[in-house]
Amino acid sequence: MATRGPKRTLTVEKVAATALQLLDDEGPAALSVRGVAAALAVRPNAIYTYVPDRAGLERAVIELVLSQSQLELLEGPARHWRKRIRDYAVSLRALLLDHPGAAMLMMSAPMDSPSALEVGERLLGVLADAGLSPTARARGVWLLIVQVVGSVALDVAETDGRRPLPPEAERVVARRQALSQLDAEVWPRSVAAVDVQASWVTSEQFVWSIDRVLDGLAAAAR
Amino acid sequence: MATRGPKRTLTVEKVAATALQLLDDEGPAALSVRGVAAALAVRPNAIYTYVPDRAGLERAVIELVLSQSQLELLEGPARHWRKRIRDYAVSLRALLLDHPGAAMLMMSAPMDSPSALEVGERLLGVLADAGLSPTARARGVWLLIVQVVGSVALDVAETDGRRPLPPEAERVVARRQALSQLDAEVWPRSVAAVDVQASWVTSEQFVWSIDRVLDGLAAAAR
DNA sequence: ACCTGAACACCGTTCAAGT
DNA sequence: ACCTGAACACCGTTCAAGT
Repeated sequence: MATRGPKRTLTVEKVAATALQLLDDEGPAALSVRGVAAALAVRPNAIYTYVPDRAGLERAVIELVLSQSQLELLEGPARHWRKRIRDYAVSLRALLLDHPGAAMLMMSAPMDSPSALEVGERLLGVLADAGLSPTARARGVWLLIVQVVGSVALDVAETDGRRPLPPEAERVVARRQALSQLDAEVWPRSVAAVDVQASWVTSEQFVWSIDRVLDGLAAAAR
Repeated sequence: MATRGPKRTLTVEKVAATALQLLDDEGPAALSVRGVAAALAVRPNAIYTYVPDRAGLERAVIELVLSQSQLELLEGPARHWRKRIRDYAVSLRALLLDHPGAAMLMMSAPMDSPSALEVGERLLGVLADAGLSPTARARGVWLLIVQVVGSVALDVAETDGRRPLPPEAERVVARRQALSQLDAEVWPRSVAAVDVQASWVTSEQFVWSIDRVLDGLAAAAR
């Protein structure tokens, strides 16, 4: 079953790593089949030996990033189930914000990679510890995945996707500036809430949201 | 202040409507500046009179779809705040699933269009009715937006984005089929939860998730 | 089995020119 | 003010050919 022959100069892993580096260093616009090929010093069509198409390249990049998440944070005593989920969510968010270009790709591909399955598998265990029924556990996993990945994606959507992102404080100031231009006659409640809405992209908002979700899941455990 | 001159053959609205129709009828791959221009029988660069770039075209499409959401569902007596939010969320999800190509675009653009602001404005009112503090209201709005839009985007990410999507039942069967291939030795809990995970893309899961979020928000109201 | 050469059918965007 | 002509610098993907 050896797949390594003398002619092979690349591997899927090397292709994915090169694509991620391109995305990290040069931004979303730089990610292309041809760009990856050039970085690897091969012709564009050589890439198709390793991925079926551009979407496959993107999936490989997503998997590479997701495989670096700190799953061990999901371990711990049953009574700490909230903290285990919160800590992992915060850690995963930090990882994705460190690869903003890859984070953008996550909402346009199925969440079915091996690492995504592993995250689901572990979360099922944590929600079992929380006392949820088998059905509620599985539904809760999806609720959490949507919230974490969706939240990061919408945060990154306000940036150019280049790494590193501007510091959080800077992004909040820019948002406050933009929001303060709103017409208070048209959107009075939004204008009154400018400071909080400016902070929608912060880790405080992220943790607050996750905590509300955890409250909702705790209620489902009776 | 009249902006309409005798030479003008197009408007932003017409450009956006054409782009949406292209997206709806031909799928995500068909949406391009050149494609829209061709459909309008003008040269590609004529489009730049109406939108600054391709991202601007996408934002115009998003706004066109979002402007069609049934905001009136958010009205009603204070004690029905949960039902108002749930009904609106279900309705918005149906709208987005009816324009899957546009739904895909929503996670890669800032949520700052007039209609997005209007949704936030109304939700602030509903969460005030729910008894949440001003800060909790504003944080809750973002939690809800992330869950609703993120959920639809991840559902659509499993399809080719062509309209109409396969019926929900068909998508669930395909998911169950794929999930049932998993190795029970590697992902035992996931294999045990195949039926529920297959139904992650259903409206039942969507409503369940929203209800958990509403439970969490209700708890925040004390 | 893997990579190359060459081509096809596209893109977004710019700038000067016309009206 | 708005649209066109023409061009630039790219794309993803295919297929036959080489080794």
